[in-house]
Amino acid sequence: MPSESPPLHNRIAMLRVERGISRRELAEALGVHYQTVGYLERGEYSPSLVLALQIAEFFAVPVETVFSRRPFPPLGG
Amino acid sequence: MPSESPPLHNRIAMLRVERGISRRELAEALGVHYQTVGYLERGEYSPSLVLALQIAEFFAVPVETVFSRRPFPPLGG
DNA sequence: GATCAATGTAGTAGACGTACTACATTTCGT
DNA sequence: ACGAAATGTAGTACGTCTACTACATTGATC
Repeated sequence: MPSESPPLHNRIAMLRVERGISRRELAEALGVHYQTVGYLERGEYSPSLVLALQIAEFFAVPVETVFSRRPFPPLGG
Repeated sequence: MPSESPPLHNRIAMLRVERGISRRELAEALGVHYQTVGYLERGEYSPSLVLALQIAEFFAVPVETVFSRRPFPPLGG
């Protein structure tokens, strides 16, 4: 199992569901394996910077909107 | 030698020199080996996302200001 | 309740990122 | 010209990222 180094938080699942697409569809759009998206969403490991840039670009948001070293505040603040 | 996958461009050297600090100093501030900074500046490989976030945070700029999959336009445009 | 899509789990394998050591080269102050 | 600091090059080692295959689980639909 992929271990836990510095924990990284992300909003991939949120953004993806917001767009109404499946993991497989996102994976295809990104050109990665669909399991890779699963691993990322579950936070089992951090993506490479290149993949992170692709993801942010796909969702048309800054990298910091998708990934953060600090936990994201809940939407219902 | 680290190979060349999808080429990634960065402005680490620029930002660092702008701050007037050495690679060793930057490396210490980031908590990485000073050779790692050298590799990154020369574009020999891309940093992990976590390191990229640290670097952007250190320079107080968005990740996209430091790293890009497209070449940065020359300052003297 | 059988089926299908979406997601989770498990395991192998290869490429990449980082640490680290050592030495060469360049640059700069004096 | 000398020494010191900064940078570049070379090589090893190890952990993480990603691909991929296969199977289990869940949820919806018929």
